[in-house]
Amino acid sequence: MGRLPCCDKVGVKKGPWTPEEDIMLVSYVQEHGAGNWRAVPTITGLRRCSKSCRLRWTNYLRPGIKRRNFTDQEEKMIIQLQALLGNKWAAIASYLPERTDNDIKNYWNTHLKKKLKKLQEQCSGADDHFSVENGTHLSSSNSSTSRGQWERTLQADINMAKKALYNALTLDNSTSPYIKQENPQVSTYASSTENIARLLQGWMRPSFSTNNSESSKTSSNNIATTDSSSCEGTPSAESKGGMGFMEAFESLFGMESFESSSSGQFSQTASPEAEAKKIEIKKEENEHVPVPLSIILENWLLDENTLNIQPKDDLTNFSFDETANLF
DNA sequence: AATCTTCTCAACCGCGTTATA
DNA sequence: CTATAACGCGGTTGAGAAGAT
Repeated sequence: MGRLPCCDKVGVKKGPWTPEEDIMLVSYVQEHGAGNWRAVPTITGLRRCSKSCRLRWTNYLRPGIKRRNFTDQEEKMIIQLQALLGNKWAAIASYLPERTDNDIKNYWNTHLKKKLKKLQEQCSGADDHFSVENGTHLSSSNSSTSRGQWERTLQADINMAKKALYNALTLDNSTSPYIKQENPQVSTYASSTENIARLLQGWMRPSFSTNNSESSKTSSNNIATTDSSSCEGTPSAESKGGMGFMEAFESLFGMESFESSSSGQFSQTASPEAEAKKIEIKKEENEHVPVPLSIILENWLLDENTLNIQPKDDLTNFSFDETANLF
């Protein structure tokens, strides 16, 4: 009855992966595809738990993964998506195809949290409700930025959220104009062979282990730069805008109800059809199902009077018809 | 140069969900 | 239908690197 055990608990190796192990794992995926992880230790001879193999692949070896050096845009997206979705790192990662949930989580915990905290300190007043820990918003009531500036940054953030939403709701991301416009390289994942070549290249160097640290050094520098620049004087427009966006969001829907509805419906793994089914089932099962996120977002996106949202050039490109069956 | 502290991030752990016999 | 294992996710840890003293 049931399934067979995934791996022997005895003799399973733990800790950092060696280049040899990586090669074995990459070879396996090349040959059999990513999946059926329980078979990996048996087939490859790796003395690793299947879970560990999957993790190593998804977080490190998988082709197309961009490491460190988060761009301002990515950073901004993470902040917004975190505020929208909470600590749903996998869901957030689904909007950033080159990033892993683990990476985003780490980046949030090590950089963004601090960054936001600093911002909070700078902007905090007696009536400030912001909490980085809770992922809730920052009050902009005491913002020193002019209203016009605030609105411009807010506008930028709204557009970005729309793009994220568009990407999330579009069945075929490759057709998304946003992806093509902003991230032409996103859709072109490196092939597995390229990835292996990259790995091997890394191992050829005197010290493989320093490979990653080098890249992290670079990123640390970048991050440090970003940090300092955004924390000197007035907060950066993006950070400020992000917060403004969230405040506006909350003022529209109330964060609580929004979060409760979003958490259940932004599952990144399920197909739209499956999601639609789930929602239908939920509706039937529970009369107190919160207003669907989609509806909330739709109202938000389509209400041009709200938040001084300007013209609908973006909205005209955004067809809810395509995704209507989701809800 | 040595030691201590802080930071970073890969990897592990535990739990909920899903799949299967 | 039930029991069990795989899968996937989020939280946490700890080793090593970097920075401070």
